[in-house]
Amino acid sequence: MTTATPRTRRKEARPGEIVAAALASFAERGYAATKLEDVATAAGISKGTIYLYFPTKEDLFRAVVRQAVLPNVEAAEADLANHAGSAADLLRMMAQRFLDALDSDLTAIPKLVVAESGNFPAIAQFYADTVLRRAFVLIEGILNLGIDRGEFRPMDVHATLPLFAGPFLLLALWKHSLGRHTDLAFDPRAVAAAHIETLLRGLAPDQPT
Amino acid sequence: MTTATPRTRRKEARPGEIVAAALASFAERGYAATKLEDVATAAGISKGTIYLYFPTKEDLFRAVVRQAVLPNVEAAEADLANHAGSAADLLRMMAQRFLDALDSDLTAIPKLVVAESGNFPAIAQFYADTVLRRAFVLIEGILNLGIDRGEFRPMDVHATLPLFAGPFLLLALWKHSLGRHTDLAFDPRAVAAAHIETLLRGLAPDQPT
DNA sequence: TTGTATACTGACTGAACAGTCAGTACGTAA
DNA sequence: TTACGTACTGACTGTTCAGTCAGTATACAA
Repeated sequence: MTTATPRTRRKEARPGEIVAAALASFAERGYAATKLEDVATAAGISKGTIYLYFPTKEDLFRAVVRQAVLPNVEAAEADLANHAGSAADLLRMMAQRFLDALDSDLTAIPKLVVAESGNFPAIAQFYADTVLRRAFVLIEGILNLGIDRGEFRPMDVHATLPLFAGPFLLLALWKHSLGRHTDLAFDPRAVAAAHIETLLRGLAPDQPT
Repeated sequence: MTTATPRTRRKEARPGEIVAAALASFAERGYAATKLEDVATAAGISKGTIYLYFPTKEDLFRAVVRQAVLPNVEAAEADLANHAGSAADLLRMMAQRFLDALDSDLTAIPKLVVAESGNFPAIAQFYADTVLRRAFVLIEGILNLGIDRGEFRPMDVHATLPLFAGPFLLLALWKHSLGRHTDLAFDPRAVAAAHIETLLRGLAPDQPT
């Protein structure tokens, strides 16, 4: 296969393909170490074409974050709105949704945002406002629901949020960074199961003595 | 203060000063975006001097990781060796040790390693072997101790490890990245307290019915 | 088949920066 | 006070890469 692909004109499909290729490269090497030449090659086009759709490298980065992240937030919010079961079931649903996301490149986004927030405060703010603020409201809502229903003991809901999110964050970062370079490994499903089990026990109301 | 500091010769102190300045820069901007010229300025020397002590930028990075991280691992291991109390107390000690580390730049190291492991697999391996493997042994040892003593229920110890580490990782990353660019905030001490409290409840043996 | 609009290309430019090295000035010993 | 070794300097070099733009090839209309 040394024959170069002949040029084709596909104005509509390009942006999505470029963003997908860029996500893969950014996830692998980080923002600064990614060459747009390589992104172009991965997307099957030349470097100049990227600039027909994205004015700068930073704008491309912004588009990657936006495209990869928004659909999932919205889906999770829909889950909550449509579900009327127990808070425990909702936490289990969120865990399952995370495990599904872990199969894609999507979970590389937190790693990117964390790594580059010093250089691109605007992206950090966008992510914080668009993703995290909404995710926090979501989880706090579930926790409060559990307290109201008597499933959970009273607690500092905001301080409890990182307890839920932390282990998932660790799994995501592990997959996209250290997990690739060491034989130390975690089974995401086992960890998620242990996490939910332990958290639910930990949040349960005191036994009446 | 426009007067330039006159040259002084301090062969012994230089390496440490350079590493400290580099840690601050790397933590703020990441590896690739850090200019050695800036590190030099921060350390009060010129760029050439860095190359008297570190052959390349990557070697400097390696030195930063090594210097910032080894003393703490060893201190934590000493804690465990010298302590004969309950597993719960040991977990509380580890949490306290983490909170102390959070006051320094030290907790920027995980962010750096995670961000750059794709570009520097050797550093990722070094970190995994030198820090994480030992930290894992430490925590799993405490958990097993708790099971033996009847403080904790039987569990999959390896899958439980991320439950303990995750919330601390989240706090560390938050401090060095998103926390600086949004008004969303966490109180580390409140989170750590809620974490240990909830984890200990979650790991407690079943009540006899 | 020819003509036109435009998606696409890739060689080029300018800037930023890691790494070099000939020269400078400090400390110290005699 | 002088002379020597060396810690330190900073202008310079070579390379890498984001971003440009004149030119090319394709789709499509007439």
